[in-house]
Amino acid sequence: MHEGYDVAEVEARWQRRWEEWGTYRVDNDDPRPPYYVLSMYPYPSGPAHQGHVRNYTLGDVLVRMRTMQGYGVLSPFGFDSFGLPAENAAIKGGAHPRVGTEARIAELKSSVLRLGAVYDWRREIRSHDPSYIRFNQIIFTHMLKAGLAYRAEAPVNWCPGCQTVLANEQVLADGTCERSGDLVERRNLEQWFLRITNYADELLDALDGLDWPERVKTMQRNWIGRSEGARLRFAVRDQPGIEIEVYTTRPDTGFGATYLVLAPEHELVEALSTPEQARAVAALREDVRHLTDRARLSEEGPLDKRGVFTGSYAINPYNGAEIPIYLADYVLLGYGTGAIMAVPAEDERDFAFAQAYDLPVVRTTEVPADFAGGAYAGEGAKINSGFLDGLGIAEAKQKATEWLEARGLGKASVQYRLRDWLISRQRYWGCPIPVVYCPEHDIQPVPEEELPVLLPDDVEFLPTGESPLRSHAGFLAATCPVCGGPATRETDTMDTFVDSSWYFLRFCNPFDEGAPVDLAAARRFMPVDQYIGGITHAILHLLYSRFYTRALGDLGLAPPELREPVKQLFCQGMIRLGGRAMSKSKGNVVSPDEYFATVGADALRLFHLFAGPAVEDIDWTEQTDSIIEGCARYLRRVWRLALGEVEPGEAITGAPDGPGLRRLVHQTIEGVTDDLESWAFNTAVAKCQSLTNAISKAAQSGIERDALDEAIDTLLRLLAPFAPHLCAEAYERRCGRHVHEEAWPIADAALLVEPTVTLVVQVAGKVRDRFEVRADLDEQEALALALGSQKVQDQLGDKPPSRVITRLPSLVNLVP
RNA sequence: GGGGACGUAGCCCAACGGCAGAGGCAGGGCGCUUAAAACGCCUCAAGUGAGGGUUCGAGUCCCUCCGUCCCCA
Repeated sequence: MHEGYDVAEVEARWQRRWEEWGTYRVDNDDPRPPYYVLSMYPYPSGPAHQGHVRNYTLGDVLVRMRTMQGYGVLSPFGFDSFGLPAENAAIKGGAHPRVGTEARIAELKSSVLRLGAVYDWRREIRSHDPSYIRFNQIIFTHMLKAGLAYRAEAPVNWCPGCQTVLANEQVLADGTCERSGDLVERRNLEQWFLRITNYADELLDALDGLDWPERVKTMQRNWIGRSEGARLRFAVRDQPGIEIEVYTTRPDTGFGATYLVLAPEHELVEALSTPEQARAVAALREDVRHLTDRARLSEEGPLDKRGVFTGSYAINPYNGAEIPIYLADYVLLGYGTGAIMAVPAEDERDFAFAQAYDLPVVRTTEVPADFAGGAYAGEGAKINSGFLDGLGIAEAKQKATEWLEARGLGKASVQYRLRDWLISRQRYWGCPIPVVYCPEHDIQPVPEEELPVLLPDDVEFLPTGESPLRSHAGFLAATCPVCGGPATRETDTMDTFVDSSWYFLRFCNPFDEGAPVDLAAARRFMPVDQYIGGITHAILHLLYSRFYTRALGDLGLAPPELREPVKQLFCQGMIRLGGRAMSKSKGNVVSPDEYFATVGADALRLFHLFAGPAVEDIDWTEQTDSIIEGCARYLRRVWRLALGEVEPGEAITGAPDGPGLRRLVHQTIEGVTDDLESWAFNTAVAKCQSLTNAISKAAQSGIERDALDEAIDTLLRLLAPFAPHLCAEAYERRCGRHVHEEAWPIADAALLVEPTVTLVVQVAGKVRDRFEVRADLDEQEALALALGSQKVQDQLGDKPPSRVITRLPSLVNLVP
């Protein structure tokens, strides 16, 4: 770089200063108005990759701009430091998860510091800190006492070879275990759940008011999956003691229900299976034990292998018809009632099943004349439906539900796709679930004063798949808090999404050892004004965070009026290399470290901002390096312009460009400020480059000292959030002050106005001529100019235009 | 299968429904230099994936198709 600018030295010096001066620390009694900027805290997987760089650069630009605008910005950082990869590494012979994780944290933190992204490091949180574990566990015990946490049987993926539960990602597409190759089974085991479904309606309804990307809100709506319908009961022929309850979103189609389908695990299956069908039923039930929900819902594969007749018949309550009862893998026990009434005429899957098993199809909705397909789910008048005939679908749903309710056969029912949150993990490296099992007193939470329950360090990691906690005598041995007798400690740990569901609340006052969340601090900073992260967390992390914020509020652990944790959400595009997302697990990571060493952090930051709109993906290609080199080149130009070409104090005579340059300066202030508010960092950088080019030209052709100084100083302030080190250094040398403590420039409206503009004259929408005119010309003048143009006359001939459209002062369109 | 995003110079990207170019990369030329790098100046280039529609006027709005990618299944 320029002889006067030593990237490594300057960047290191300013990073040290910001930390020493506490420039970006904010105290909870800071007099400035609060503003909370948060980038999603990372799982520490080693040195940063370009995805991190992009995320933290975007956040840092905002932190620095809001600070210059006068806010006391809360900008905390932490690490989502529990999780599978560290434990897997230990099993493969690597370091203990704690040791490995802390090493990875040190690496990632050093990249983040080297980037020049600024945080209040006093507030740093790590999920595996004993203090954080303690509050995680205190929150859990509150939830347990309030009934928000509970234990229940749930189907899990069980590997008979490993003798352990597997996560969905550990089950391969063919249903085998990724480690042992054994066929994975569905097994019911006791697991811990959080009652997120209590909040389903609120979580759904509140989405409407959120300033979040529409697609994220849509994903959450679909995930919650609220549907309105009815539950109704079917009697079984010859078995007066049994009724089958089904859930349907289409109670209006009951006259077309020609068979029932139960989940193979349904509790009534044994009672319903006739001796002749018993063998086939048992075979299907065995098959289903090895299938994931995903495989079961898949529409691939021959349907005739996926269902079986039970031998029993139900009575359709709508018309008294006897209809056969089937089992099929695609009906899940966990959704609705685990049983459906099949209406093949109005449901694709039911239709396909009916075809495969030769079951009758009865239409209850009139199909359009040109309809040629099988199932028809569209609008139409009801037919073959007794008291519903002639009605539209909405009315028929309503009337059918009333009819069922009046006869005591069923009732209106709202159903959700959302299930309660299964938080049990049979793993070591997570937050222990703080309960003990007493032979006399069942499940008891560990008393708050005994928390935290910490992970023992003296464990061995063996490739058995079993959590080492299960064989650690010291950990297992506990005391019942009720009777004081011996008890056994829970060995399940919490899903790491628990950790990330409230860390943003903890950041408000992480020093408070009295409670997980300091209510006053949370009231001061929450909700997060701007949350920044990848779209990958659009559903789970953000939904769980919304749930936790509400649950903590209702438990009195967070401000009860605070319902939504995040005011504004921004999801940046990902960095792709070779057509795939750049990530450590995919092994296609480009490290920022080499760029820090060559072009410096400022140039790399500038690249990430300039490469394209922040929401769009960036492709990392062979040309990326030369674009980054271009960013470095631009910064060198700024440096020379600020300190090199024009000697400070030298008076320049003759000032032809002064007013024009001032106008551009203020237009740039306005443009860059607007662009930053709307996440258009790429165009904000381009506008700075434009201004830089103009300053260069003006300096060469001669300009007044004051105008030049204003231009350069303003440029440095506008550029400061993007290239914080270079701007700080240049500004200090020019003005003797810290640019990041200067006020964000404000455009002077009086200086923005252009005295003249180009008036475009169109004939029939095509540009035919243009004139340089005063900005305040009136319609008559514009029209006179347009009609006087020879080029226009060539087009129009003698006839006057039939229509004239003017958009003064820039456009006149004449329609012949 | 459903939902969504995006297709503009060789490349990355700009363009309140109103002059297709703000900015950059690559390329070419010139200057500086003993030379190269660095630097400076100049220059080159698309009619907006295809086809319809709405409009005085469409890159922009609507529909269909093609291609790329993401999410859900």
